[in-house]
Amino acid sequence: MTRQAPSLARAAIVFAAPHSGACARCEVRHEGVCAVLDDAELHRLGEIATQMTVARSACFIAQGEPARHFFNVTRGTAKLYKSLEDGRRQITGFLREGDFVGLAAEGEYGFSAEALEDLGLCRFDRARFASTLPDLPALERRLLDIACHELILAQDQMLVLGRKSATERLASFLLAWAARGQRACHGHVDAAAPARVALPMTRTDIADYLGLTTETVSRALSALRRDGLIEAAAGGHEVTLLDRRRLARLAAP
Amino acid sequence: MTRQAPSLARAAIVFAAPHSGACARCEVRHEGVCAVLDDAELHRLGEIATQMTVARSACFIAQGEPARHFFNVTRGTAKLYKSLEDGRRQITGFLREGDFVGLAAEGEYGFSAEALEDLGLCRFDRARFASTLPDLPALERRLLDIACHELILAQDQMLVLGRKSATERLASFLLAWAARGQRACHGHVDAAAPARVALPMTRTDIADYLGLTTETVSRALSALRRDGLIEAAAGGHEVTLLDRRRLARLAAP
DNA sequence: CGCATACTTGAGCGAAATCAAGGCCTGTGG
DNA sequence: CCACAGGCCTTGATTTCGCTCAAGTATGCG
Repeated sequence: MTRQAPSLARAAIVFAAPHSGACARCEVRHEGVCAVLDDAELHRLGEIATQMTVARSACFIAQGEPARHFFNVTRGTAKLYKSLEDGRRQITGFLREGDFVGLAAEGEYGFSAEALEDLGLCRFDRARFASTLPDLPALERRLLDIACHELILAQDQMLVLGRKSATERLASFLLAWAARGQRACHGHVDAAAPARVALPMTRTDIADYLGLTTETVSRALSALRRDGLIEAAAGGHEVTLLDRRRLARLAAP
Repeated sequence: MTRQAPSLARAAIVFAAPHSGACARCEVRHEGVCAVLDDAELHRLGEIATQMTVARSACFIAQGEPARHFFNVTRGTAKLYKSLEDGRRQITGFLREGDFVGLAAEGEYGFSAEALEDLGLCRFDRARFASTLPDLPALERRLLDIACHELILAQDQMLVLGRKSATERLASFLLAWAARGQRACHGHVDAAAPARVALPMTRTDIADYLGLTTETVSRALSALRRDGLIEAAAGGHEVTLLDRRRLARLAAP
């Protein structure tokens, strides 16, 4: 885990648009500014931000540690998970460019975070951030929106974990992950067209996200492949969704 | 579902303290004011609030309907649930006095809400509320805290649903529900002492919350009773947790 | 008091877990 | 560059926990 000199957040903080039609990330790229803050506000934020990178498979948040920081992912993918003492794990979510993590923590982190690919992070001290936040009402508003959106995703996932079969879970995951990837990269695309999706996580990670075992995930993926719904490539770490309509019917009958 | 004349929110909006040592509800009761707002702000909020009551087993939010309102529960208990077309249900949470619902909705509600007991609600028009919110920074802050707290609860529940056995799920639920009841009513109590807990929901509701069937819930409760961990009363709708330490060990090994 | 709904308990079954074995990438060191 | 080692992934056999089906009991409401 390397730390770089603090810099302006201008180029570093990335806001993905969680539920708008526009692609905020692309706006950021194109316009070079953060969607909801003006220059003075960005400068203010940059003063309490630290740019850092985290190597693949390194842990940057540990469950049980005091929650001193929160992070904005500027590059790469990460996983968030909760562990039980006997080793059982539940992945509560995956992070991508634009995602925040560490805001929802009270005292200590209730989860761990690990990089799935080399990661770019913008780190904030929670205490300093909390005292700066009242001066940035637009940001506070955005964070409320983001928290609400994450709550919706968490409730969707409760339905997946509590009530869906193994195949339904896989189909739900693939569709949701594909949708996130497309929103982050090229706005909205024809929902019926085949979609190529990178899966930087292992089968075990997918299993821990879906409340299954590695074997069951592997079997369910094989079944989807046999049925002509998906096509695997790159050693199983890239899949093409061939028929999203049928996949969607499988995901939520 | 009856609607009463609009009134000042002063006596109507109830903020439960989600993660502070103090019991905000009691403060509300004792001091007669909402913890985070001053009189002028409460008046402002009261102008866009509608007091209403909902009868037991009546639905006041329907999945798929346009999300026009959000609510603050002032009395009673309710359940939130997501349904699949084939009838499977997942309860995503239970609401108590002080809880908010309907903030996390984008366009249309992703869940339904039904009263478990006669319910008192303070209803807000989402659009008018959204335009008022910027003038109430303390409230906005509080809502962010509340959303973050709910996110933490949702992630805890993901671990329950994805990785815990039936008995562990039951133990987790009883402890969490008891803790909520105590926080709402008399602040913090000795964690080891027996706790009397009302369960206004049915076994089927508990099952739909824990991703189990009614039969499994019933069997697991019977097992806990046999093992001397709990004691049932009032036709099974009230239980006493006799040994919370052992229950906690059962809940999260 | 009678009915409908909710709860409990039992028997058998099935989807996914566990146990087990073999093959395939990936990265490392000779 | 190639050989090897260690994960990771896939597939098969067996077991198990919770679901389904079924019957009987309790509870609350008209």
